[in-house]
Amino acid sequence: MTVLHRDNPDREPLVGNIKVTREDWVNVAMDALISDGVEQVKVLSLAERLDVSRSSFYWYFKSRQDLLDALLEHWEATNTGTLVAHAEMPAETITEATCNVFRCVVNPRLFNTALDFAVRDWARRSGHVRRVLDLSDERRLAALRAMFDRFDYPPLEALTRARILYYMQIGYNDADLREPMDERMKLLPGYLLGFTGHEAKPHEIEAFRAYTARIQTGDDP
Amino acid sequence: MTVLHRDNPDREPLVGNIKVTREDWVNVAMDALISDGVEQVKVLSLAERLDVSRSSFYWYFKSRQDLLDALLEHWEATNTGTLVAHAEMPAETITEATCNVFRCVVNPRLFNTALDFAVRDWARRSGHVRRVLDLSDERRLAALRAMFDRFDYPPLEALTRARILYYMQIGYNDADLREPMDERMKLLPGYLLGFTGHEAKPHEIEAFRAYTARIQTGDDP
DNA sequence: CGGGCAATGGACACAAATGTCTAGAAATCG
DNA sequence: CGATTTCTAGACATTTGTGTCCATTGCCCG
Repeated sequence: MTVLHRDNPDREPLVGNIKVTREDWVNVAMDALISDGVEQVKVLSLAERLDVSRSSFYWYFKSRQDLLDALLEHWEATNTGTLVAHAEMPAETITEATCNVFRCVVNPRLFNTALDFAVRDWARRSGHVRRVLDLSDERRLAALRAMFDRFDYPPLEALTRARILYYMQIGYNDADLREPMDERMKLLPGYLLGFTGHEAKPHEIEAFRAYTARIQTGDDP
Repeated sequence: MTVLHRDNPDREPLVGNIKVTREDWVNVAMDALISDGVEQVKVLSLAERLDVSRSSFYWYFKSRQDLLDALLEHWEATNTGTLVAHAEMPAETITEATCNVFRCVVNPRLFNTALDFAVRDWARRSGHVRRVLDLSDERRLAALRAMFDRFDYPPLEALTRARILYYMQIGYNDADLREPMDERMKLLPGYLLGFTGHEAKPHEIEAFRAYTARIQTGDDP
């Protein structure tokens, strides 16, 4: 759950008659989008959650659509960039490179998988969102394909492996299985073999395990 | 688009004051579920599509929820069984077995991928649907895992390959890319290598190509 | 041929959602 | 202090959806 500005002691107190900020509306809307889908991003229920009158929403936003546009922009500015950056990270082997991509999957601060799914769902209901999403998918797939290219996979194989890797991650999110991290770590060598066709080196597995441990204790950069 | 009973010359004409049947309601609801999601399965709009008064809906169904239950049952009775059956089909090689599974993906009469996605989406909004879906996922995954087991993959590898294959298909549907069939056929050898770790035999590729051709001309069993 | 049955249509009640308009509250500034 | 700015609340209009009640329609069968 998002902490509202007024409830956050680290931020300057709200002056005047102000109870919430534009950012609060966006944050709460994001929560709703992620957990319930676009259809449930309703001015009424957001206002209830913020404990504020519904009409005050229209001070900050022209309309509900205006808010939805803000949500899509936020997503666009976040997820795609991170994934592409991780696909482009230097690596000694293809299995190490794939581990870099996996970082996005296991670290909610890098890549918000739930948000990504919500946008994907949203795209099925809106032509505009669909077009924005298609562009993002293209960019992401191109980056993954280039990753396999760098490790000298034949062009066709680089393409298909990129797609298997990418779409499997999407399907995985979609299935929404809340798998404990140690279970997932047990499967890691199998996944790496499946995705790349090569066995991962033990130190690569160990590095990834250490990374997930850092995330769970909360001290990642 | 679904053909209504009254518009279908192959079916016995509707007698009396009847304009539509219960089945018509379900079919039109299924269309709406698939193309627009559960939230858009509305008595009002279905009635408009059927060109029938809204209140006559309540002759056939207790409530909107009653209709939704019928939709879920229909899905359950269709998709999971087909996929499991195809995973269990006898095959000489793992690549041939995987091709059998692919038949579900390319043949809408075997397995309705769009419906499957819609249900998956629905599950995020309903605890009951979520539980039904989880059971189906388990059954499907177990069948795929057993498939890899039959071709002597080590247990861990069988599990991870089953999951990669299954979740990649889900992600693929989800991405909703309307890829022409010949493009997909070009990628087939790459996918098979990626999923199984083995090159497919030419006659397997050819058999699958022939199968997709049969589907597109409409004369599959 | 007229009643009964199966299905339909229309009127009504009502709930939930968006958006508008206007008055009011609370700090700030001249 | 009073005017202004900035937000907020409440009343109202409108739309869209669900569900109920009851009259009506049009075959079918005794």
